[in-house]
Formats: sequence, structure tokens, C-alpha cells
Amino acid sequence: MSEELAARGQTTAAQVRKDLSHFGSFGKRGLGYRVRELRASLQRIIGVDRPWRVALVGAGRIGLALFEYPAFRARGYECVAIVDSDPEKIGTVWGNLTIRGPEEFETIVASLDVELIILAVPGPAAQELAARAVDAGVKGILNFAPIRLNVPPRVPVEDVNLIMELEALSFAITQAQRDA
Amino acid sequence: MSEELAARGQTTAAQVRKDLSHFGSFGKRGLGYRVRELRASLQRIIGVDRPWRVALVGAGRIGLALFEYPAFRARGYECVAIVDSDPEKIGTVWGNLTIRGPEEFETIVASLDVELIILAVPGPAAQELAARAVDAGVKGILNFAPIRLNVPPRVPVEDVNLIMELEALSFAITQAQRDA
DNA sequence: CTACATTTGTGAAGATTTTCACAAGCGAAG
DNA sequence: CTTCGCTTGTGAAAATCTTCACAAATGTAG
Repeated sequence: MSEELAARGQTTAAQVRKDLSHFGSFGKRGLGYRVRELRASLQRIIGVDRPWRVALVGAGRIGLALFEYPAFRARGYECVAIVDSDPEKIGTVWGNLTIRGPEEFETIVASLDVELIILAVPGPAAQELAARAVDAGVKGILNFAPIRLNVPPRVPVEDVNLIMELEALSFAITQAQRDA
Repeated sequence: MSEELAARGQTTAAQVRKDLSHFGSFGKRGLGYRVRELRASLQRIIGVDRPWRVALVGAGRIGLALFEYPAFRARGYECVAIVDSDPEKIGTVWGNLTIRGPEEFETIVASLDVELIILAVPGPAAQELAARAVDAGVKGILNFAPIRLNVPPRVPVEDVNLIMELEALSFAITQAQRDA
């Protein structure tokens, strides 16, 4: 069973068991893990056993792509607001939401109880919006802007930097060719 | 100087120096690093001292967002072809490129010398297209499909899984609250 | 109830990564 | 030419992570 999980996760059985042991004991010796139970336990540990309220900040191409990505909602991330600074876009309707202006940002976060933001704005605007989000009570940021956000350590930030991903590929390929 | 680089990279001076030492000696003791030189050396090591030819596979929202992202071209990643399976899209023009059908995929890769693909198609289609890309000579894959691609180890794959990034945020927040 | 076949959970060993701390080298100043 | 202040490059130590290997459980069969 831990063997099977290891194969799926591209790791080893011992690693799976050790990792799980950091959070508790989930299996039965001689038997394995009961899948539904393990799944539920892990969901609780990760914190995805309840929905999360998300605001999309930046209604550009990336913002749109994310907004339309059905897996988000399916996994419990519910987009409750969209903010953009482009006057052309403010007032536009996407799905069931109307795009709001940045001056309403704090109000929106507070009134809709936004916990996470997806920050998909150009680099220069990102830092200020991140700071305002944190002040307004946002608890985490998924950052697509190619800058390192300066926020208090209690607010986790996940950076998505596609350029760096491509560079990692370039490096791996270059390296492999050098060895050959 | 290594201090400054460390601050920027959210790490320590010793780490910066140790990391660099794996590839050679770039600074001058007592002096620091000459920025232009170091930069050029690193670009050569990473393999971004020359352009890379990229094909976009999947012309959905994500594909479009990436295609329009100016930083790609600016960093030397040149999109030379777009492939999609939707008959509605085939023949459509994006920028300077016409969207091609998947039956032309191998021909395109060979004739245009595609080295990397950005795989932005729904999960079920991804594995087959990845395999075909590898057979056609593609050297690396940036994968947006939420599956683990099965390709030979000589072909590096970088996965971008936005759900997992959000889950990492959920976990960090949940964990922090538990500690408090 | 006992022996057996399993598979987890986990200390201990081994491997890797990070940090420490300092010698080696460099330019400047005298 | 020598001394001094500074910063890199790097062995050694410390910390962390991964693998190993086996005792502790658990169900099954006799």
C-alpha cells in the first residue's frame, strides 16, 4: 500500500511512511491504509476539508485563464471577487462577478471575507496591492508577478514564475548535453 | 557582494558562494563579483545565452495567456508554432502564427526545430501528445496538465500545478493557525 | 490458541545539504 | 615591499533528509 502510494508519487515506500508519521498514524499494520480515511485525514491536515474564499486581483489574460479554470472551484477555491485597475474593465461581468476597481479592494476583502488572493498583475503594481491585501486581512497570496513580495512572515506567498520554469528546462537540457 | 546576492535571493552569503563554487570560480577575493561577467557566466551555464524554439500545444485560455506574455520572448523563448485539436481554432491566426492541427505536429517539430513544448491541454490528451513530442525530437516539456507525464528520463519535464500551489497556501495558513 | 504472512511505524545508519569559520588572494595605502 | 582591510572559496562541522531494516501489529488459516 505504501508501495503503491510511493509509485504514484514518484518516491519510495519508506518516504511515504516517514512523511505520514510526521502527522500521525494512519494505517493498520499488516493491512495498509484505508483510502477514504487517509484521504480525509490528509485533507484535514492540508486544510482543504473546507472551501476557501479567493479574490482575483488582475483581470488580464492570466487572470482570465485562472478564473475559467474549472478545477479551482472543483477543489474548493471559490472566487468571490475580481479587481482590476483598468477603467475599461471595471464594471464588466465575468461569469457571476462584476470587475471592481482597486479603490474598493479593502472593502471587498473585509465584506466578503477573502482569505486568499491570486495576484496576477504586472510587476510594478504587485507590491502595493500585496501590502494592501495583507493589511485588509488576506491570509495568503498566490503570486504571478515576477517579483519577491515583501509581506510579513505570517502571510505565506507562493510564487509562480513561468520564466524560471522554462529556464530550469533549459538548464536541464544544456546539462544533459554537456554530459553526453 | 555575496551578502547582497544572498539578500536578494532570500538565502545566505555562504550558500551563494557554495552554490557558485559548484560551477567554478567567478569572483575576486577582497573585491566581489563583477556583475556583468557573473551574469554572462550564469547565463551560459543555465543555457539561456541563446534563444530557444518553443511550440505551444493547446490554444485554450492558458495557452493564450502564455502566448501573449511578453516576458517569454524577451527572455529568449520564441514561440514558433501553435497546435490545437479544436477544428474551430485550427486556421485561426494568433499574432504572427496560424494554429495547426495535431496531425501536423511531428512535421512542425521537425521542420521548425522545436526544442521545447508548452503543454497546455486538458489532462486526458496530455500523455499522448507528450509521447509524440518526445518521439519527434522535443527536448523538454513545460507541463500544465495535472498528470505525471511518462517520458524517458533524458527529457526533463517541469510541472506547473496551480491547484497544488493553492493547497500549499492552505496548508501553510492552517498550520500557522494551529500553532497560534 | 498458535503459527504465519503481511505491512506499518520508527530508531539507527547513511547521504546530502547547509552553516561555520578561516586560509587564500586581491587591491589600496603607506 | 609590506601591511592592512576586505571578500571569496572551501574544508570541516552541524543539521537535515533519506534509506534501511526490523520490531510491533493485524488479520487469516489451521
